[in-house]
Amino acid sequence: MTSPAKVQKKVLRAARSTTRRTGYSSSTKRALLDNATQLFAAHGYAGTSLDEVVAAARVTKGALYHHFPSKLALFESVFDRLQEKATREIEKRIDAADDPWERAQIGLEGFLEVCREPQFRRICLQEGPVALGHERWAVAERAASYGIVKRTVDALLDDLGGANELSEAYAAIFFGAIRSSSEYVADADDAEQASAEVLASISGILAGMRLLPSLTDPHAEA
Amino acid sequence: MTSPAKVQKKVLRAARSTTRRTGYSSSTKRALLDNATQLFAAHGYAGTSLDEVVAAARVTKGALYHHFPSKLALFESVFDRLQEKATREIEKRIDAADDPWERAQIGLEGFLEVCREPQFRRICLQEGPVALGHERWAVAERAASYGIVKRTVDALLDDLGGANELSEAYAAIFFGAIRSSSEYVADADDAEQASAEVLASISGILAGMRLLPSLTDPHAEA
DNA sequence: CGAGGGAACATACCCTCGGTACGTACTTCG
DNA sequence: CGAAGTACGTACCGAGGGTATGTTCCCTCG
Repeated sequence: MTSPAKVQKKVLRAARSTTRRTGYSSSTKRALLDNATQLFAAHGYAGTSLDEVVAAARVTKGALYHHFPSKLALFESVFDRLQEKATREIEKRIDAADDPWERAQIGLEGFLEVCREPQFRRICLQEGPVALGHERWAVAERAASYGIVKRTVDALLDDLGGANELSEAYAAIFFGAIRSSSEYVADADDAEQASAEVLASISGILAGMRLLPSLTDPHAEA
Repeated sequence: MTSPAKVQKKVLRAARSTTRRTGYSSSTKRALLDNATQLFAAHGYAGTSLDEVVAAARVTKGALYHHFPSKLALFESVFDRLQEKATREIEKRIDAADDPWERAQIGLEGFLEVCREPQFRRICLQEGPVALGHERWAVAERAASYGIVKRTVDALLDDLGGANELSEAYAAIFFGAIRSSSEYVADADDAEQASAEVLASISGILAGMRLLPSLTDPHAEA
C-alpha cells in the first residue's frame, strides 16, 4: 500500500508544527479577518489573492473556505467590521454634545478622523462600492456612516425650521463632501493642515446655511 | 503535407466571412472601444472579460492586443474618451454665461446631467478610481471634470473677495458633493425630482455662502 | 471506554481569464 | 516580384478563485 494517503500523513505531521492550528486553536477566523484587512487595505480587493491571505494567516484555502463561502464574503466581513467600529467611534463622540450644530461639528471632526485611517478609507469608502456593488454598499452605509450624517443633517434642518423635504439630498451631498474631503486630506502633503482646511470650509458652508432666511425656498436668492 | 497550417487555412477562410475585418476594414479599434464601453458600464471593470469584449466586437484577442497593450490600457482609453466628451459638453455650456454665479449654476446643472449618463457615472466616477488607482484617476480628473469645478469655485471665491487659500478644499468638497449627488439621483425612483432636489440643495448652500460676511475667516461664526 | 459523527482544517484539482508566442493574410514599396 | 510591415487569428501558459475529497481532532452517546 503505497497509497498517497500514507505518504501524506508524514508530510502533514511535519508541516503541522508550523501551522496556525496548534497555537491559536480556533481563532483562525480572526486571523484571517485581520490579515485580509491588512492586505485589502494595502492592495485593494482585486489586487489581493486568497493565497496571500491564507499565507499571511498561516492556514490554507481549506480553512478559509470553511469560514467564508467566497472571497467576496470575506471582504464583506472585513468591511462590516471596520464599518461597525467606525460607527461606534463617531456615535460615541457625538453623544457628548446636545446642541445640533455642535453635534454636527463634532461628528464632522470624528468622521474626518476616521477617514484618515487608511484601512477605513480604502476598504469602506474606495473599494467597497465597487467590490460589493453600489447597491449592497449603499445598504450597509445607510446603517452606518451615512446614517449618522443623515440624522445629523436632519437635526440641523429641524433646528432651522421649515420643511425638511430636502434632507435626503442634503445628507447625500454632505456625505459625498466628507468622502471627497478624506481623499483631499490623504493626498495632501501636510495632512494636519489639509484637515483644518476642510473643516474650515465645511464649517463655512454650515455657517452660511444658518444665515439663510428660508432654507425651504433656496430659489428666493437674488 | 498534413501540416496544421494547411488545415487552418481552410478554417480561416471559412471563418473570415463572419469576421469583423471584412466589413469595417480598419475601424476595429473603435468597435473595440465602443463595445468595451458598453460592457464596462454594464458589468464593471473586473466583471468584464476580454473574451466578452472581443466577441461583442467580432474580433479575437489578437486584434485587441494589437491595439491595446493590456486590459487596463483598454479601460484607460474608454475612460479618457468619456471624460473628454463630458468635459467638452460642460465647458460648452458654461461658456455661454459671464457672471461667475450663473456659470456655477449652469455648470452644476451640466455636470449633474452628464452624471446621469450611466456610462460616465459607472466608468469615470465609480470604477475609475479603483481600476486605474486613485493616483492615476486624480490626475485625469484634474484635467477634466474636477478641473472645471476648481475653476468655477475659484471664480466664486474671487467674486466674494478675500483670500482663496481654501479654494482647493472647497473644490474637493463640491466635486465630492456632485459625485455623491449623481448616485442619489441615479438611485431615486423619480430621477427628475431627485435632480431638482439636489440642485435646490446646492443652490441653497451657494446662496448661504454668498451671505457670509467673511469667507476668509469662517470661524467668526457664533 | 470505544464507536461514530461532525467540526476544522489540508490537499489536489478544475476552470476562467489575462497575457504571450507565434503564425498568417493583406498591403506597400523598392 | 520579393521583402518588410501591418493587422490581425490561434494555441498555449500561468495565476487565481472555487470545489471535491481526504484527514485529524474532539465530543457525545451507548
